Amino acid sequence: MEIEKSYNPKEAEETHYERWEKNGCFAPEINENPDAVPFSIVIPPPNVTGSLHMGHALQHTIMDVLARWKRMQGFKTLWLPGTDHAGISTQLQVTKKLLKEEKKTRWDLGREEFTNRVWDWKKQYGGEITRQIRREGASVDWSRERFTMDKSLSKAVREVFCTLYEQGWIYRGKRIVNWCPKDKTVLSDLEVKEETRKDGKLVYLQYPIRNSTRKLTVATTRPETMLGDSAVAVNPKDERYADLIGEMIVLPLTNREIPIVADEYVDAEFGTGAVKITPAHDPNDYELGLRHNLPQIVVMNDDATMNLAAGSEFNGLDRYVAREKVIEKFDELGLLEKIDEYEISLPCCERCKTVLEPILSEQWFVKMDEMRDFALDLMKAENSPRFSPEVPHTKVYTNWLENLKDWTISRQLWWGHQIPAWYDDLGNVFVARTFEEAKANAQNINLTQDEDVLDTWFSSGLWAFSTFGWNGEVIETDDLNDFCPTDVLVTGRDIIFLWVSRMVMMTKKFVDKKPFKDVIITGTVLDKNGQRMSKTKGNGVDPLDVFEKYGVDATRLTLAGSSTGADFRWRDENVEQNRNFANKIWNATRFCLLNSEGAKVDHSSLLLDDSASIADKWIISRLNKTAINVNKELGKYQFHTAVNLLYHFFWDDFCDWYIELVKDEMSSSVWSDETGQMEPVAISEQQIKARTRILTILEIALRMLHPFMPFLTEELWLKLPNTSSKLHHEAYKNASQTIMLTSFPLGDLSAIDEKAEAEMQAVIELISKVRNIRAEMSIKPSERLSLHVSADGDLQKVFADNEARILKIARASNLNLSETLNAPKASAKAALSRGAELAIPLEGLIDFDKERTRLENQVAKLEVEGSRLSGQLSNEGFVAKAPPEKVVELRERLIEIETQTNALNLNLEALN
RNA sequence: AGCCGAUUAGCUCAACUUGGCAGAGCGUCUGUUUUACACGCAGAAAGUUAAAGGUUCAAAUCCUUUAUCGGCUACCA
Repeated sequence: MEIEKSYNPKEAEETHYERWEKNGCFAPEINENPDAVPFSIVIPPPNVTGSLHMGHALQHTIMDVLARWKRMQGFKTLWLPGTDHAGISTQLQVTKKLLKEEKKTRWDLGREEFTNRVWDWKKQYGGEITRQIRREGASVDWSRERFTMDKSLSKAVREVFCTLYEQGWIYRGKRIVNWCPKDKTVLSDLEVKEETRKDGKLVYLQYPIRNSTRKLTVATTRPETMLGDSAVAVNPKDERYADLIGEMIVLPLTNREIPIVADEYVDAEFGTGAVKITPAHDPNDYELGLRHNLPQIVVMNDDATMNLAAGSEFNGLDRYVAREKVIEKFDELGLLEKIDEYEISLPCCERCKTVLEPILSEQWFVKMDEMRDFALDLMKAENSPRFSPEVPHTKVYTNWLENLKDWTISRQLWWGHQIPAWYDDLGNVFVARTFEEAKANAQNINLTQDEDVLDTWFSSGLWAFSTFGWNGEVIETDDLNDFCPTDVLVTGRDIIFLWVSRMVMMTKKFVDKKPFKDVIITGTVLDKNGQRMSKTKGNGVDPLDVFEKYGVDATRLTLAGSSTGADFRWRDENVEQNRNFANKIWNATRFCLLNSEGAKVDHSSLLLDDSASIADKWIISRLNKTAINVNKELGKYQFHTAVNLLYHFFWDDFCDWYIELVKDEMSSSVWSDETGQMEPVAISEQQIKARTRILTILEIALRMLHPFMPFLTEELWLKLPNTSSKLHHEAYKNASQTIMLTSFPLGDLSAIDEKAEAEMQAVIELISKVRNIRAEMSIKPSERLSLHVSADGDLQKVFADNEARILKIARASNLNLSETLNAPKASAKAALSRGAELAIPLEGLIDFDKERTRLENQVAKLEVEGSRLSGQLSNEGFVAKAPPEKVVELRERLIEIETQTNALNLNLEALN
């Protein structure tokens, strides 16, 4: 068989995904077992016009590992893909393009034409992200792909909105909201990002009091809002101002008279202790205004310019221009007391970074009281959802819920689900599932629909059930029964509130289920300097570049191998390591295939009889132990531990030791000293047995690696002799052959052989000591050594049984076993476990000083450990209180150390 | 301001849930072209686990305090 010398990922990545998808391997229907237990995940829908970043790659890798692992265990597995219409961000992209290419705004086109343009854009670019998800190897069921603005999902949105409205859980009202003057829409609290500015100013303005020469000084960071002031407030206990309560201020620049009121909200210690109150432009002032029945004067337009209510002088001025002008005017009037430098944090738009304006506005809200209780009760009663890692997310989630305010759900955008509310000429509102229904309710055909659309997260909140067909009219589907609640949600911490919590509430409310059992919160992928990756900083690493350079499998393994839930810095070197690992797997397979004539994958070959060698028992024991532990770790979502186990099993145990140990027995050619080259030999029964065994072990190892490295393992598995759908899990017997439908090795406890592992450990120790002596004594690799080993009878037998292998790997010519060490003075020596000793005669090669130093170093090392142990053992407290088996263990270890030290000291004496 | 997380080899990180010999990869040094792989093989060096205190027979691990870095939430006249 022709097989390349190193792994080239391209070809495998190009062919296998297409085949899997075409053969329906990703759909739950591939499972032929009617009683199969479902396993499901819904993808957190990426923005439809977005592109893949490292965070996606990380989350998708974890979801795919889980999906493939469960699928291979025979679960009826569904990983459902889809995309989100992403209201603001998609609309912004199209708006930008429109401005750039046609110099037009959305209002130039009008609502219908504009939304058509967005649909066109979606058609053009929406495929990008799904192509990228395919590139990752994600085993999602494309036949169930969903989009938040699909017909059925939109219907679900209307149904939910109307139901909540009918039950009084959704209301329309005037509130202070976060207004983005650039995007011209309201935002929810969660879409606001605080930004600290060091160059802020605190401006002290003097307000004259009516019929008095006294003035009251107020401090503000937003002087222009004084044009909308409707009171000044002081603390009722503040003696300085006690006599002024009830008096009137003559508000400069406006000719308005406003009262001085007393309210506990005011902190007498801060600033001047007097606060200007602008109910229409500040949330606290709004609340205070309600308590004191103050007028709400809106002085700004939706683009943050001042309006007529601010006075004709200010009308049309930008807020910042107006700010300067107000300061100027106060200065002219002699009413500007001072301006202090002040560090301030400003609310900014998450997307466009514009400073937001708190403004009084009529919007739609979801009342969160009962919603919050759904989520809180589930957490308190059932610890649901179960977060992983549990600390700190459970606590953060709970705290947030406890302080939850109502949710602003209307957005002044055109791209999204238009609010199903209609108004008649008198402003009466009719909320209905359809226009017809609204007309019927209103008994009036002259209705206009609310201009606003719903927050994107309103529809994402339904994702856990709307994707399974629920839309209010259809309320029961097979998928909903089978796959909701989903088993696990994998996502980043930034959307625990935005999305996770809302899915919990909405799913409980509308289908009376949990959306998911577990939530895995992944860490953040940082750049190599520990900075968050971001577009503006330009420090992002594009997963597609990494795929291109190192292969998808190496990238996946790197992501899965990162510590679960912890942030980590991205370093290409880590992927390089895994690229090397992929190549190692490739070459190990290559070796097995080059020596596979007459052999095939055969699982019965692993049922060992008495003729099996220690190495065989050992590797099979290691294989099963690895399988058991990998399953255990995956069950705990400890992906990095599972990766580590697989990495070391494959590289250290399988490649470095097992292949090396059995190489000779498999090879169809042997080195001939006569001809000085490799000579072919006839293949024996014994060889075929060895070859079959190693192929089978390899096949099992590939299965365990498959969820992490799907392309490489499929490529290699198909090359192994005798792989076919016969090796599939029982649930997939009729599917065409692929490793992804074989059964995941669970490991067999009875195949674990501690005795063989200990014996093998002795062999490994012996070989390692020989290598160590060779390296430290600078003995040429070509030099054949003679080994003298003293050991007890049992150990002698182990070494004797492995003589050929030991000689081969240690590059030795003979192995002399005896009860007591029997070697010339001119030998390099080493102490082994269980009282065994090693001597290598080095007549003419030995440097006695060097050997003395070497032995002394070893004695010193043992002494450090020995003195620590004897210290511990002579501590009465330890002996009395530590678990007895621990004490025994240390005692045995100490004896071992003493034995070895004695042997080494004798050797040292002999050198003198 | 409050809450949370992090600090371990030169670098990037494990081990902490459940206290019991602190490991890996990269890098470094030495040797090696041995018939799968130099993206390899073999060997080696490298640690006061941020600091201080406490609990314990025993602490990287549990508790307290401090320092530095990061995150989240809130307020900000």
